[in-house]
Amino acid sequence: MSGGEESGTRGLHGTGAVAFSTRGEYGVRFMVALARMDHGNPVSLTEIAEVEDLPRAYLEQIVGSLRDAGIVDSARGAHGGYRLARPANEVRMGDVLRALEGPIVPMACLEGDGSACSKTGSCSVVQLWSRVRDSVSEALDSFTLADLAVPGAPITLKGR
Amino acid sequence: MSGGEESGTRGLHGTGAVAFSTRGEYGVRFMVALARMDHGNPVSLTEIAEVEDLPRAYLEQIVGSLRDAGIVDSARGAHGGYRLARPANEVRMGDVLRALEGPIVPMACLEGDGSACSKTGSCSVVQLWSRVRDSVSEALDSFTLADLAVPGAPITLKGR
DNA sequence: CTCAAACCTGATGGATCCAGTCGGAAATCA
DNA sequence: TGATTTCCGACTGGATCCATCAGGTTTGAG
Repeated sequence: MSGGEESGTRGLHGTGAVAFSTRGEYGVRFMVALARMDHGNPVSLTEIAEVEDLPRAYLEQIVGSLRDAGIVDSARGAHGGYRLARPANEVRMGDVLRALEGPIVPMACLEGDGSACSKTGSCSVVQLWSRVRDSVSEALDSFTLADLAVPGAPITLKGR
Repeated sequence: MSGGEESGTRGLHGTGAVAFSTRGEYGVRFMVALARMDHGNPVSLTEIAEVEDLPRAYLEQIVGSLRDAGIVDSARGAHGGYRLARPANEVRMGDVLRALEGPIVPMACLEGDGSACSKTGSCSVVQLWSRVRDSVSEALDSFTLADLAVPGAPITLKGR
């Protein structure tokens, strides 16, 4: 760890590997806020952007991905807004993050059908990346939106 | 623009979240190659760069991180090169990748001691990111370099 | 019908960081 | 001494991504 002085540079998200972008962060915060505020009527984007202190125009574009994935429903017009397409306890966080960030692919050789790497079969390293990918998916899918939307309750993790 | 692919340009890694950079890829390939070629004498960087078809100058800078982390030993001068600092079955891939890519931090609020996020305690989402981080670390540490250096043997995964 | 609120789309700029190169200094062996 | 190889710092070009803005479309309320 000799180079590890970190230099304290700002720029969020600068440090660390295996990182999600702000798309993932903002999108998740939107979903949690929506789950808390959704009492049947659509909740406007402007309202959520204010509560969570997020840039409205940018959030608009992020939420589009969630809508296309069928995770939220939108209602246009006056008094329109967004609603959960399913109950919060049926929304897996893995689905949310895959919609926001695209497929979980720790290394290029796993992209698509795996045809990117010519050494398939003779390459033992691909086992490592596959396992990482599956672990991340499992971790994300072990949470539902309901787990995160309830503020006080500590989460009961299954397994370990 | 940017059309020219020649001289083996690498511009991959475009797609997917939670991705490692080429630092991680090249570094791991270096380690696997070194484990196979290490018979007691130091192996020169140039030799490995040729076998794995990696840019030598860039690899040089990557291997510096492995050296600083105490994962490989270097010998300077003529007939110098690199050796494993420990037997391959005692080298966890998590150590290798942390040395190459820095800490595994899926979201900015987990950086350092966690002081980056002011809502610590009241934020339930941090549980999700923590779990992802731990899952990745576990997956990486469940492999040793020896698992990857043996070419033919398929890896016996514990669990699942 | 008219108006306003909200959603939707596309284009655009700026900052950051990655990937790769280059040249030279220090160290070791023959 | 001279050849070989690691080591170190600086530099650059390009890609990616965050974020914003403007304009258009749809819908519901009065």
